[in-house]
Amino acid sequence: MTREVAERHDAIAAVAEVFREHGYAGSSLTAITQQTGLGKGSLYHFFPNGKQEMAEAVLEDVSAWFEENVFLALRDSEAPARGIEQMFEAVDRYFRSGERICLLGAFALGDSREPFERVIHRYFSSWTEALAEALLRTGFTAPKAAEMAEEVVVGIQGALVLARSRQDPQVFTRTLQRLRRRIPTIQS
Amino acid sequence: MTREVAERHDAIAAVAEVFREHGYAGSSLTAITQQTGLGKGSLYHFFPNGKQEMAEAVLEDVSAWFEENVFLALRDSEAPARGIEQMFEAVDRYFRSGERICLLGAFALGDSREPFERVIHRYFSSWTEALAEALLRTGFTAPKAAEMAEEVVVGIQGALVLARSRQDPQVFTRTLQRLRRRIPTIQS
DNA sequence: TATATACTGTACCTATTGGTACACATAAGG
DNA sequence: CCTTATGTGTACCAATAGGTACAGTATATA
Repeated sequence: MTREVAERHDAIAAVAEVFREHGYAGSSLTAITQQTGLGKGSLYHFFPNGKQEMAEAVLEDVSAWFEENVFLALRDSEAPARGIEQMFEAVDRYFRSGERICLLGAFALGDSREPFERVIHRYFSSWTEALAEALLRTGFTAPKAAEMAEEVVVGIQGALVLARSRQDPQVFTRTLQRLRRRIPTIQS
Repeated sequence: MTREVAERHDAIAAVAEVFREHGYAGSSLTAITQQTGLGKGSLYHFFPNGKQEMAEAVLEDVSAWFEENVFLALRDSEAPARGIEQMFEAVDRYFRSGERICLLGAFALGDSREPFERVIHRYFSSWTEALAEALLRTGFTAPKAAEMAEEVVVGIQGALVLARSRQDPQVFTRTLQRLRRRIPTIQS
């Protein structure tokens, strides 16, 4: 791993926080510059296509994190129930028990989503499909598995909206618990 | 009803569509001007405090619509089950069966939400509380009613996120059906 | 019809926007 | 030590941002 890659990744993480706070259109280069500590020179060195490339990189990075830490476990054909349990744990960790929002969801609702439609679409499709597959393998019928998968992803996203709106992260943890309970095979 | 009020309300509705499409920061005055057909003169006549007042007016307008068409029916102590059924119908109509997003939810996740925190908070609190009250009156225990109310509002918001993300409005109608089924007293 | 009030178009302002150019620093490899 | 790569700070740019000023046009009411 060369030095460049490592630092570009640090830049991505820093820029992500700015987008999380201000949205895409709301994140001016000045804001990005100040909150990341990176000058324009560095920023345009890592992201030659400017702001849009920054956003693409950030969304790809989040997607990759979920691919690796969530979807992969769900696709593990050996232990579907354990994969689902791992998903709930990773999701709770990632969203800091409701204190963080989902950048993909925010971009989907927000300004100028067109350039990012594909990444957003893929993220939610992968998630729902991987979860449905896992549920299928735990013994649910295909339609029931698909319905439950959609219910879980919908619930997580909705809970993030409500947690932020009501400034009450507990909405998120409560919802996660409720969704967990709805899947009998993983009741602990 | 004087002419002024009527036209200001038309302006609000037109501006709302722009915010729905581009978000707050993403809606430039030029974009608002062009998409609404209103010149800066008119815009600043109706909203002397500029863009922020436009957004406040829009959010207040949406809130008022829900207050009148949704929360009011829920608070009707005569027929709680019918009030809940009316809520589902109004919600389905308002969000155009999943083709429209919730501006309050979008602003909650999006850029510069601070100035609008109060309206957003009130909207979701009113909704959840009115629904919980109605469920209580249909015979559920208080904790069960509160849980179900949260589940419904969370589900609606999450479904809007997913419907937009996957460009599939059916996610919304399916979710609405599923939530309806979960409330035994209104099963049709 | 006179007049006050509601509404609108245009010209203009300054600050900030995203983006570029480029000299410079830094460090590793030969 | 020289060269090549990667990384960075600064000055600069045209375009656009949100906002203001104000003269002008409708319109309602008396």
